[in-house]
Amino acid sequence: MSEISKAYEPQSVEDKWYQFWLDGKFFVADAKSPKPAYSIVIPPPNVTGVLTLGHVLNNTIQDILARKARMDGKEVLWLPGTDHAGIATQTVVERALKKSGEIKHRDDLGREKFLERVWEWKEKHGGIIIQQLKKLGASCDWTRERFTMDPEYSRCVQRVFVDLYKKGLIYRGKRMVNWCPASLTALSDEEVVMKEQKGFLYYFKVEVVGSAAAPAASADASSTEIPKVEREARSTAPEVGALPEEKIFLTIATTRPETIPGDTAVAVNPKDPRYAHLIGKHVLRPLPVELPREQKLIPIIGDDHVDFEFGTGVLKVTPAHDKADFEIGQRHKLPVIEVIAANGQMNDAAGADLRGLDRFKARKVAVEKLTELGALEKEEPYTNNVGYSERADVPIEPRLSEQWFLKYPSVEKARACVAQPSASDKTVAVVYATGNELSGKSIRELRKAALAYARQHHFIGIPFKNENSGILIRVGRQSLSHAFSNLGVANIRAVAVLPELIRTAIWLSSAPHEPANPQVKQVHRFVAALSITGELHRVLITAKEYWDGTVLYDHKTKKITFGGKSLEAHLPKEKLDTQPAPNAGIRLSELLENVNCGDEMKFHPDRWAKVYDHWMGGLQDWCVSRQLWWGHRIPVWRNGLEWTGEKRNKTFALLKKLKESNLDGVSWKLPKTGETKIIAAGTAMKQPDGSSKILEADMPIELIGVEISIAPGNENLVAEVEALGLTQDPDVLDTWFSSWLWPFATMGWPEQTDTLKKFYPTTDLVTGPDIIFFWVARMIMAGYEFMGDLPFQNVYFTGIIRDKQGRKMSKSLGNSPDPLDLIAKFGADALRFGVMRAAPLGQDILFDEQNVELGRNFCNKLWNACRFRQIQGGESQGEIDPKFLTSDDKWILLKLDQAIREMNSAFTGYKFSDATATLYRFFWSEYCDWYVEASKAILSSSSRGNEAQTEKTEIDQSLLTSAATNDNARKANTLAVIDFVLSHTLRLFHPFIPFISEELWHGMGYSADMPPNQGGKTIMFASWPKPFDDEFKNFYGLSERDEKFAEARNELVAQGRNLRREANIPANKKVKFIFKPANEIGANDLEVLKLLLNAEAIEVNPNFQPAKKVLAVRHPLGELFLPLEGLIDAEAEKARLKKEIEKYESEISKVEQKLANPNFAQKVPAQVLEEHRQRLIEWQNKLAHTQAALAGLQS
RNA sequence: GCGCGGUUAGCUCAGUGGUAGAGCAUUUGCUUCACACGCAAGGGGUCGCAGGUUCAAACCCUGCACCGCGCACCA
Repeated sequence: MSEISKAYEPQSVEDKWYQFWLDGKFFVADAKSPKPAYSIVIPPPNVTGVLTLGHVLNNTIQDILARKARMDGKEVLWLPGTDHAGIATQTVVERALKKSGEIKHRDDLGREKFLERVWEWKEKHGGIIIQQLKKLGASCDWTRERFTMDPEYSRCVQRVFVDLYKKGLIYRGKRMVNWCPASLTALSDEEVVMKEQKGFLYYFKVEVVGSAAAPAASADASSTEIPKVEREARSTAPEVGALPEEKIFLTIATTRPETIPGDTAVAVNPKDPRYAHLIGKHVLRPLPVELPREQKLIPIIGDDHVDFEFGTGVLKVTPAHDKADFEIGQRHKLPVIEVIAANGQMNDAAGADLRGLDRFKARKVAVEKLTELGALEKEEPYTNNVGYSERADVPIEPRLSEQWFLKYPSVEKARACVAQPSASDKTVAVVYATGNELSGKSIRELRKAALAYARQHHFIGIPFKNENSGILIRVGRQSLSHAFSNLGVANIRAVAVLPELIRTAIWLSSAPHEPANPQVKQVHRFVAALSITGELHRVLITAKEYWDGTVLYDHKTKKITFGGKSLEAHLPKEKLDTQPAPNAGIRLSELLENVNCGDEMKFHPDRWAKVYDHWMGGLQDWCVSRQLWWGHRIPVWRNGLEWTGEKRNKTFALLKKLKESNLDGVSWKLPKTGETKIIAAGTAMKQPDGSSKILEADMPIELIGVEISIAPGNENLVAEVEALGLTQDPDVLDTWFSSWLWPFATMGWPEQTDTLKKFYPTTDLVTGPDIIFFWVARMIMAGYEFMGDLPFQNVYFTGIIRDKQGRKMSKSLGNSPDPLDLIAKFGADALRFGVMRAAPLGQDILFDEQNVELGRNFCNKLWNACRFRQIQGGESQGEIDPKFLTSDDKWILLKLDQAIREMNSAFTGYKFSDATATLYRFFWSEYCDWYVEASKAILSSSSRGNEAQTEKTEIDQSLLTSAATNDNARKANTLAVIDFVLSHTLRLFHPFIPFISEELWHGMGYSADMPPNQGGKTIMFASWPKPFDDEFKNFYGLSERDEKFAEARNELVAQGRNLRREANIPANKKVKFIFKPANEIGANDLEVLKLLLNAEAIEVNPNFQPAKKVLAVRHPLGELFLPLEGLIDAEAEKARLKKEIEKYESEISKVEQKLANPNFAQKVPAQVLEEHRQRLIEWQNKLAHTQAALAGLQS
C-alpha cells in the first residue's frame, strides 16, 4: 500500500485492478491446459437488460466459484454472453419507436427495416449489462463472449431445428395455443402466469327447445317431462324451471359473456340427474341478437368434463376461445366460431353489438344486451385465476392457430439423471458385526467362510425386504460372487449380516439401467451402515430389477472416518466395539458425504429435483413458434399451393433429383399426408449445378433446410429458392429454443472443439428457480440429445431477491435499487459481501441496503487491520519461530485452521452465507478483537521499552514462567504471525471480495513472496489455503491446551471488563487490579491482561486477602480483584450478583436433575456424562464465588 | 385439491438430540496511539400450538394453526 488512507476507498481501487486482470488475460481459459477443468456458463442476461440485484446475486456466486476454482489450481472457463430475448427486446424497441413518434405500429417500418432498428438498438444498449458485470468484478472469459444471434449460434439453432424435424419431433399443427393479444404471438405454457382476478360470474338463462329441425314440436313433446324435472329441479336446482308459457329455461353461469356468440353447444354432465334428459335437445343462444332463430340453435350435449357442483352445472361451450371447450368441441364434432380477433377485439361473427370492441369492453356490452333481453338472472362477484402473458402482462387468449410444436427429446434420460432428494436426512441404523461371524486368515478363506455362512443361513435365492422402500431384494449366487470380486475384508464380512443390511438400507434412487439392458427394468440403489470391529463402513447396495424379480447385484463397503463430533454423538467408540445402543444410527448425509450415488447431476438445494421430476413427468409439446420478427426465423420454405395428383408426380421427380444431389440437411414434406422423408447429407450443394432448375414455382413443397440459409458459399440459395415462389415461414423460434443449446452452442458445437472436449459438461450452473422449466430442464434434454451427455454436474438455485417487506423487486414498486448506485456508494466488494452474507442456500433474500453497508464496514475493517500491520513497519519476516509463540499466537493459528476448514466445508455444500459468516467471525471477532489487541502487548512494549520495564517491576518475578529475552525478536515473530494470518486470510477472502483482497495482497507485499504463477502476479492464482496438518501443528506446538488457555484468559478479561463496568469506571480511566493466580502465568499473558483490561497495573499477589470494598471474579486461572476507590452502586451490584446466583442455581438444578435420573447415567454416552459432571462443578464453583462476592459486598 | 418451503431476540436469519446463537436495532461508557464504517460492557427468547419417541427435543415422529411459493382445476 503506497498510500495509507484511514478509510478504504473502493472507487480508486476497483477499476485499476479489473483492468489489470484483463490486461494480464487472467480470465482467459486455455482449452489445452493440462490443469483439471472447471467451467460455468453464465445464464445469459437479456441483451438490452440492465443489471438487477438478481444478477448481482447470481453472478457473484458464479464469480466466487470461478475464483475459488482458480485458486484450487483448476483451468477455469466462465463463459459469458447475452440472450436476444425475443419478445422482451422487440417490445422494448417497438415501444421506444412509438414513443418517439416514429411509428404507430411495427408494420409501418416493415420487417426488414424494423429488424435493422432492433440491431441498432442492440449495438447501442447491448453492452451495458456486460459493462455492469465487469463493475461487479465478474471474472468471465470475455474473449469468448457469445450472443444467441451470433451467426455461428444461429447455425446451431437451425441445425437443431432440422435435426429434430428429421427425427419427427417437430411438427406443425393447428391447436389451441396461448395467444398474447398485446404482442400478437403465441406463447408456451411456461410463459403464462396465473393471476387471481376479481370479476363476476354472470348467470343467464337460455330457452330450451326440442331440436333444431322442429323446435316448436319438440318443445311440446318435451313438455310431458317437464313437471318431473321441475319438481326435482325446484328443490335442488332452481335454475331449471318452467315459465307459465311452458317454456323451459336453463341457467348458465359464465365469466365470459362476450364469448356467447362463439358458443356452439351447451354441455351438462350426463350423470347429472337434473339435466341428463335434456341431452340432445337444443337451446337458443341469446347472442348475437340479430341472427335468425335457426342460427341461434345450439345443441345440449353431455360431457364428463362438466362439474355439476360448479355454477349451475351447465357449461357453455366456446371451442374457439377456451382450451377445455375446444377439446369438448373435438369430442362432439362441434363447429368452431371465432369471435375474438388476434388483437383482442371482437370480430364480425360476434355480431353488430360487439363487433370492433375490445374483449373487456365487449364483456360489459354483452351483459347489457343480456339484461335488455331479460336473460340475465344475476351476477355475483367471483375471483378466478386468469392466465396472463408474463411479458406483456395482459390476459392471454386461448386461440386456435397453426404453430410449430416440439415433442421433447431425451426425456427419459434427462428425467433420470437428476439426483432426487434422498428420503430426507434420515438416520441410518447401524448394523453391527463383531467380526467373529466369519473368520479366515486370508481373503480366500474369508470368501469360503462367507459362502458357507450364506448357504448355512439360507441366504441364497431368498428375497429380503427392504423396510424403507418395500422392495424385495434377492441374494443370488451371482450377487455373492460380485461381492467377493470387490475384495476387501469388510466387504466380504458384510455377507454375514446381509439380511440385516438389506433390511435397514436407505433407498437412494431408482433409475433405468445404463447402458440400457432390455432385460433390466430398473436399477435401485441403497446405502446401509455397517460397523465391524469398531470401524464404521458405508455399504452401497445396487439391485438390478429384472422384469421378473429383483436380485441383489452388488454391494461395496468403504470405511468412514469422522473427525468431528458426529461420530461421537451417534456412535461412541466404546459402543462400536460391543453391543449397539438402541437407536444408534448415523445421518444419511454424513454417510453419503462425497459419494456420487450413481446419479450424475445434483441440484442444490435438492428439493428442486422433485419439482423438476414432477414437471418432466407431465410434459406437453412445446409450442416453439412465435409471431415475432426478432429471433431465429424458422428455416422452412414453402409455396403453400394445394397438393394435386399432377403436382404429386412432378414433386416426386423433383425429390428424386434432390436426393441425387445430396442436399445436406434438407428434408421435404408432403403437406397432405404429413409424411416426412429425409434427403441424405452430402456436399453436392456446394456445386449447385443447375439444381435450381429442379425447383419450379408451382410445386407444393415444404423445404426444411439448415444448409440452405447458412452454409458458407450458399448464400444465393435462399434467393434461388425464393425466386421459385417458395417463401420462408414468417415466424421465429421461441427464445428458449436458442437458450436451451447454450452450454454447448457457445463452445463451438457441432464441431468437436478443444473447448468442448475440455469444458463440457460444465461443472456448475447457477440460476434462479424461476427458470427451472424454461431453461434448466430444456438444457438437460438438449444436452443429452445433441451431446449425448448432461450439460452440467451441479445446479445451484439461488433464492429470489425481495425487498425488506418480502415483495418481489419491481420497477413499478420502485423497490429495486440500482446495483451500480450501490457499487458507487459502497463499493463492489461491499455489495458482493453484503448480498452473500444475506443469501442462505435455498431461501429468498430480503434485501436491505444495510447489508451492503455492513459489507462496506467489513472491507474497511480489513483495510484498517492491514493498515495496522503496515504501521508496525518492518518487512515481512517470513518464518515464524516456534520458540517465541505466545498463547495468543497459537490460539489465532488454530482459529485460522478452523476457519479454513469451515470455509472448505461451506464450499462443499455451496453454503456461501456460511462462508461469509465464518470470514466475518474469524477476522473481526477473533483476529481483530482479540488477537490484534493482545499482540499490542508485544508490539508496543518494544517501542516503549522504558515504560515496559517499569511496569514489569511490579510483577512478581517468581511467577514468570518464561521471561522475555529479546523484545525485538518477539516483535518480529509477532509480525511474522500477523503476516502469516493476513496472507492466508486475504486468500480466503479473495473469491468474495476480489478487489480489496488484490489491492492488499500487493500493498502488503505478499505477492512478492510468491512464485509468479502462484500469487506473485495476482492473488487470483495464489493457492487456496489448506488446513494445517499434524506435522505443522507439532512443529509450532499448537495444541488444544494452548487454545483452551487463551480462551480462558480472554474469558478472564471479559469478566474483568465487566467489573469495571459494574464499578462505573469510565472506559478511558486506568485502574489497578489485583490478581491472585491459581497457577503460574506467563509474563506476556499478564501484560495482555493488563492491556486488555486497560489497567494502570496488575498487582500479582498470591496471598491477597480481599478487604471489604473490593469487586472480585473467580476464575480457573485465578482471582481478579478490583479495589474500589470511588463510589459504586452497591445495590445495583448486589442485584446483579443475585440475578447471577439465580441463573447458576437454575442451571445447577437442571444438571442435577439429569444426573439424578438413574437412566441417564446408565444410557448416556460416557463423554456426555462427563460433560455434565464437569458442567455441574463449574456452575457450582461459580455459584460459590458469586455468593462469596455478594457476602463481601454485604458485610 | 396436490406438493414444497417457512414459523427461533424488535428486524433479518444461523442452529441435524446434550449449557439457545450471529448481524442489525437498542441501552450504557469511551475522540484507548488500525478502524466512530470504531472499541467495550449489557439488556432482550415458553424456539408457532398440541401430542408422541427419548435418559435428554428448537432439532426426530404425528396432528393442527398461520405465512409464502409452485402445480393442477376453475364455466
